[in-house]
Amino acid sequence: MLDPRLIRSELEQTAAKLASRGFTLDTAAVEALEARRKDVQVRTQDLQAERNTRSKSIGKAKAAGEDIAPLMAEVGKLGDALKAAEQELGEIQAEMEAIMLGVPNLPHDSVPVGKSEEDNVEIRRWGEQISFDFETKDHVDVGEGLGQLDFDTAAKITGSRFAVMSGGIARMHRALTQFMLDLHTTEHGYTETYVPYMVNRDSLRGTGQLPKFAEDLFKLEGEQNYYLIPTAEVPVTNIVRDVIVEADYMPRKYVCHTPCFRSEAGSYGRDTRGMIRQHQFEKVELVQVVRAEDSYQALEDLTGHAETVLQRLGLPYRVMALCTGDMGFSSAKTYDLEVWLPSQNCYREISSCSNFEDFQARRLQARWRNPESGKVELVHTLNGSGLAVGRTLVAILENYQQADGSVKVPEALLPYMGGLTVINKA
RNA sequence: GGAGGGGUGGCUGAGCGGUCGAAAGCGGCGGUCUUGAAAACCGUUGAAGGUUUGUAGCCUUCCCAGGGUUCGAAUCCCUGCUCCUCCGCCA
Repeated sequence: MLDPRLIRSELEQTAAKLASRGFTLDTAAVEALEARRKDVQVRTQDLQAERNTRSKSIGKAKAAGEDIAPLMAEVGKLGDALKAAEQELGEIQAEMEAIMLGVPNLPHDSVPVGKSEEDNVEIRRWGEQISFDFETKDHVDVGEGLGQLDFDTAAKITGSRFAVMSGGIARMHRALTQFMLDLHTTEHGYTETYVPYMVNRDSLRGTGQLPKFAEDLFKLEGEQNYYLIPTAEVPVTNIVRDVIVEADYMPRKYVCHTPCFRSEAGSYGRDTRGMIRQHQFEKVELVQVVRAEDSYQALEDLTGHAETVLQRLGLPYRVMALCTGDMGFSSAKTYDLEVWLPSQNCYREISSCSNFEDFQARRLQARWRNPESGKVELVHTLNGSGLAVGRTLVAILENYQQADGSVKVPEALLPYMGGLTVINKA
């Protein structure tokens, strides 16, 4: 959520910035609503003040043993007007909040302006694009060839966009999460965290998935209205919801491995083959809670932490700065990490690292006590995948495939593979 | 699933329906004292919002959340959430 003061005092500039990311703010409607709000709020508060003073005088008169009947008659008339004003104010505020909850974050000044994916800017590359002197298979053919990756069985068990893994591939999948968790906890200073995989609406509203993106989520039946998490970002970032932390809490760095569940509604034709886009996948997520002045350095650091995973695994990648038109709803700045997939002869997203500034913090009421100012201030939140495990597995199957159909185990994973150095057909 | 008891400011913990935004203690901050520190003493110390040129004043709201009763609710009623204790069940 944006600072409401921007809407009040810098409406046009704010609308212009939002337009750069393809969002149209109805400034006339906002302005009109804001004018009404001002009027009705002042009126309501005046009435409340009057009621309070009169009620107090009744209390005093009663204590003094005076006749309170005339005072009662006077205040009685206030009731209806006050009730009506309060209701109107409540409606206006709800309307304003509904609008504000649907407004995306403002892009940071350093974000390239653009309309779509095409306008994203490559920041750097790492590693050599691999080419094979044999026919390159994609991860589906590699995995199925090994008899350890099975989409048909998954489709029978559940439906499309699921996978069954077994043997060495399943082991490598597990090894990847262990490797990533160990790397981030021991070398990058993150605290390992375990969280619920189902969350309530407040949490989803806090990080920005609700109310706007309900169709991307799996909702559970039952009275509780729980949702399956689409990313660990939701439960982990919500650790600081409704909390005022002390200064020494920050910087706070959490790493968390969870499954993620996404309905992928609206992506019907896309990536239907293989495990690039699944309803269920594992992810190791990095989350940081920092002071405002530190958040852009933190974004660089966090992105670097995710890159380290790819480097250790020897997977070629590039870093993209997303343009204004391609960024997620809550983000002020995002770097995507894209890994090289030889079968597609292109780079595919494997991590997304974002600085949300105070956008999530305002929704979350996540704040800290600044000893210098003595004031309570909003924290800044960031997160990034470090990495998406399923896609990392895909990248390894493709980049480490060998002529005989086997897959070499990357050196960094050897300690986690129980002696397995090559994945062969079972 | 059954029975019972709680949810109050950073923390602990009081609070006959009427100056209660809330006693007291702890903690924090400032000061006195001290060579310095501790102790002691004094003072201070919640958040959100509105009005406003204003970090000045004034006003509103907030004692888990949402309804209700009342001129007036932290205090009474209802619903929900949540925590604790005991019993049952269970990985």
